[in-house]
Amino acid sequence: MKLSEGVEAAIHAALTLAGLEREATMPASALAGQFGQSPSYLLKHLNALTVAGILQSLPGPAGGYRLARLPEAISLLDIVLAVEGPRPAFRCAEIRQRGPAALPVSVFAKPCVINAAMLRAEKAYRAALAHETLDGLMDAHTVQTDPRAVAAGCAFVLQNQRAQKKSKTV
Amino acid sequence: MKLSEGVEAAIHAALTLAGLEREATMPASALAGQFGQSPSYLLKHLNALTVAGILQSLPGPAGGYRLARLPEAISLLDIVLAVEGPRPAFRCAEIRQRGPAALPVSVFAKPCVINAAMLRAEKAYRAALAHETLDGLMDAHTVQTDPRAVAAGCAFVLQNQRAQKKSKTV
DNA sequence: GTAGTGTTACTCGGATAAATATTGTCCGAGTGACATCGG
DNA sequence: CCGATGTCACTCGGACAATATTTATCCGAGTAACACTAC
Repeated sequence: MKLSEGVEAAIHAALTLAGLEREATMPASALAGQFGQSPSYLLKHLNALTVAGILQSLPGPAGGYRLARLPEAISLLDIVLAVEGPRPAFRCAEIRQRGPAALPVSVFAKPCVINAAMLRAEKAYRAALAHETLDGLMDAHTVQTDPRAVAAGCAFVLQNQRAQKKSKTV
Repeated sequence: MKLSEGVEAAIHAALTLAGLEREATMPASALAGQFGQSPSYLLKHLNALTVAGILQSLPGPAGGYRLARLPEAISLLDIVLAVEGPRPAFRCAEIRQRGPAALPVSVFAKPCVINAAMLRAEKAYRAALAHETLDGLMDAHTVQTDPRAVAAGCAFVLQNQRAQKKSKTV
């Protein structure tokens, strides 16, 4: 029961990208520097977000990453699933039918009650994550976080975002 | 975001122990055999449950494990926390203050909004797990599971449980 | 027949390796911007 | 002065090690039951 360290980096990156202007991009190297992380490693997670359709990546100079959707349409669940994979945390290995008793398979047609209970809990977890959007986090950030940190974040964004000269609608 | 394989074994073991008579015990070897698992490895998790106060272990012949509390007083949350550890799945590494910007520490006195959101979701997860008790799972098991599997489980319990001759209240 | 005693076999417990997943790093392919050259 | 073109530097992407965690195993300490012996 441990989430990847990369989940935190991915969420921070997405939240930062949510702050820059529409059509603008930010290279992964800037994000990695901001968080004191290895650029090559952050790319791994950003790529996962791109594959999942959460981010867009633009190659070449003045390229980088940007959100593929509006911040209110991106939830923490989307990010977590993209980085950690879609499979549930509890994976029923069906150990109940592993014993030497060797009962016929038809006996285990109905789902394992333990698995069902664990999946119920995980469903609640995912519902809570789906309720947390990037937009909401941005609002909470501006309200709850120390103004100095907010100002520093804005300055960083203004300094590192790269506006796209030609408006491309890929 | 992956739970230990041992969590499943621990829950199955606890659910099996919930089925035997009061004061009776069952050795770990029997449980391991039932689930087709290594006895030595299952002991690791059973020991964790014992340390957490969920199970009781009795040494010597006719010894084994039994529940330390009534089944209705044991939730899946208790078991998961005992096996996986009490720490939350999302551990904020405070990467927001790792950048080269070097802002004073006082700026980050207020909690990270991302961490807060993740902990909210995890709180929902734990609440759902706390709602699932061994007693409830036993009821669901007898109702939903194939009668043949239930009968086999009962037979296994009757065959492998060891009644304590002297009622000891440790 | 009963109590005491020694042995025994069974239990759990912790310390120790193997396997797997995660974390971290490197180098290569691709692309758009820039400078240069020609008209 | 304007357009086309070639070069270049910067970007992301995937393949390759190092580390941490999880999984699996072995051997030892402890204990209660059992059998035996003495009373």
